[in-house]
Amino acid sequence: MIGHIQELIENALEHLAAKGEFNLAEPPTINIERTRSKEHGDYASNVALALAKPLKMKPRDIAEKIIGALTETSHVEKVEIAGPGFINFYLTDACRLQVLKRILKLKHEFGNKKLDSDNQITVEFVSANPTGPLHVGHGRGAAFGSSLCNILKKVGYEVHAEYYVNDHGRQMDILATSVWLRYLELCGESITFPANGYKGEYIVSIARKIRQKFGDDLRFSKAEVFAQVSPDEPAGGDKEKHIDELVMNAKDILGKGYNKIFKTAMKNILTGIKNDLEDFNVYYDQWFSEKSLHEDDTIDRALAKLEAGGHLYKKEGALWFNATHFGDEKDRVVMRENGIKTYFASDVAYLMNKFERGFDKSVYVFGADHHGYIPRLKAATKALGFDADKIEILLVQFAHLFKGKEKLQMSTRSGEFVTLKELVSEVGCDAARFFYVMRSHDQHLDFDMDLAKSQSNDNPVYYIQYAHARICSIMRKLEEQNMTHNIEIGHVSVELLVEEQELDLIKALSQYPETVEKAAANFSAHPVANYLRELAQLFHSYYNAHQVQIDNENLRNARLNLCLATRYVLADGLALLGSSAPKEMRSEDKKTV
RNA sequence: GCGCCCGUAGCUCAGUGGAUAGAGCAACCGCCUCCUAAGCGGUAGGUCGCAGGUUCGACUCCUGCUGGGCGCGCCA
Repeated sequence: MIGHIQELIENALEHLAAKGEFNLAEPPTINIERTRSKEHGDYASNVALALAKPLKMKPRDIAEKIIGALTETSHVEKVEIAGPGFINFYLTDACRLQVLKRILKLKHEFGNKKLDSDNQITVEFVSANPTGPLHVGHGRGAAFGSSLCNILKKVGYEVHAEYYVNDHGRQMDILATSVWLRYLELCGESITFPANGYKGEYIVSIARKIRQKFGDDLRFSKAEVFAQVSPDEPAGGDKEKHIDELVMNAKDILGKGYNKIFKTAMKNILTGIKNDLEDFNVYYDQWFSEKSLHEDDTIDRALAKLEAGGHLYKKEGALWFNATHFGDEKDRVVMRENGIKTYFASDVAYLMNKFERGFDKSVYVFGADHHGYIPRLKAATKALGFDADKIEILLVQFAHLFKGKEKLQMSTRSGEFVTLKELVSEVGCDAARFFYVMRSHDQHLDFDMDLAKSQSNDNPVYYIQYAHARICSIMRKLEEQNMTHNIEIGHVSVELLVEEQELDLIKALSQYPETVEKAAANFSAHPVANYLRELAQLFHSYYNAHQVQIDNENLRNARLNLCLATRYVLADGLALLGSSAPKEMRSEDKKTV
């Protein structure tokens, strides 16, 4: 529709230019928007205001001339000049109503777009280290990333969702060693657990599994394990040094056994993560192993490419990338003095790998605490000779978890956190998913678990789901009233929908595609959440104001068509956000209030 | 100290240059003989942190100030 109006204005301007009324050096960009209020029609253009200066004319005079030059069209009822010089377009009823037919035909495909080119996109999100279960902090990245993938798919992208698994490096060694120490405790060794080890209960549970499988095969005495290890922090030492030496001992003593523990620990945790995400309605196309970048030659090739471009140099025994040359605040080490490649080197390799796979766009969803990585990733992209505009880094701000007024804290290392699993089992997947994305991802979020759980009108997700369930209920109960729904009769009777609430609802339905498009264009999800809320509200108002199950067959079918169209859009929108659209909502403990 | 993000109603937040700044919650007043009251209608609530600037027009863009969050490792 916007395109249609744009054409009208363009033609009018050309016409006026040809007649010599307007003297324009270049055609102006024509901006057409939905009006915010009904009194301003359906669409409005500010073109007359924008032309006021170059034409040296009054905006309202320009608007008048443009309107005079517009060609007739069946879609537009009337055109008005308003305010300082806006041109407001009022659509004909027929034009407004035709969206219902469209929705009933397309169903959940209403709003789908096709992209012919530049449609390959990868979205990487969560990518938490497999050193423990996901907690509620990861939940927001998961909910947002997954919803974003759904939205991007809807507007025509071929989306490739990836989880980058950090299965390589020091943290994983600390994990394996932590598990081993717990295992030794289970074997009866009395050891002092390191300050820097992973302390969660899940570590003990993995240790238990290892003991079941391997018995005492991996047992060594406390004296051997702690041989020549410098003191831990509580004993006045350095906790980092302490744990690193423990890791070294573990590898020496255990030999091949170390790898068994390492693999069992990682597999357990990764499986847990996968399960938690699936229970959260989050799915990936690929679990990308960091280790694989080491095992094939990707890292070496990436570094070689940087080297060839003259972007690497040696300093104090380490190998550096001159990131400052590309706008970063300091240069970054890619290989340490001890010959070990840094995590950043893997990042560069992974980045290159994404470009090599030919994605038109690579989206990274990071926690806000990683914002310092943006300049260095962009720098690496440029240094590798790729287009930095092809990577899009989105920051997801922290979610503060509340139970009513009480703020809950979390920390992985101490093992004291609310896991995603716990959250989902407590408030349910639907509410959790919705709460995480109902605010802009770059905004801090207060997540109130009590509110998410509450079966009340405070809870927006139930509010939306209830609208869907109400429609299903209307359909279900038609039979009891000896009534039927005939879509064709509804189509031909559509002009009977004249009530204010009906027209408002229809207008909102027609805005669904542009809402999704806007969300996709901005790489955001919350506009969809807001939209669904508004749509549900319009439906509830309508439901209260007018009866659908009525004897008048034509009007009834027209209204049923409207209800059904609303149901499709509600269900599709909820699906984009990873929430379900129940056919029924019942509450036992809500009966008497 | 440097960098990034944020400051909108009592609270939580929408509003990526346009018309009278909007929701929800909380508060107050109403509505079930009627398709689910997890609902609806109404009232009240604002110097858009402060000060300049750009513009026909600024909550929106720029600069400074102020308050809050986060980050600044040869850690991952």
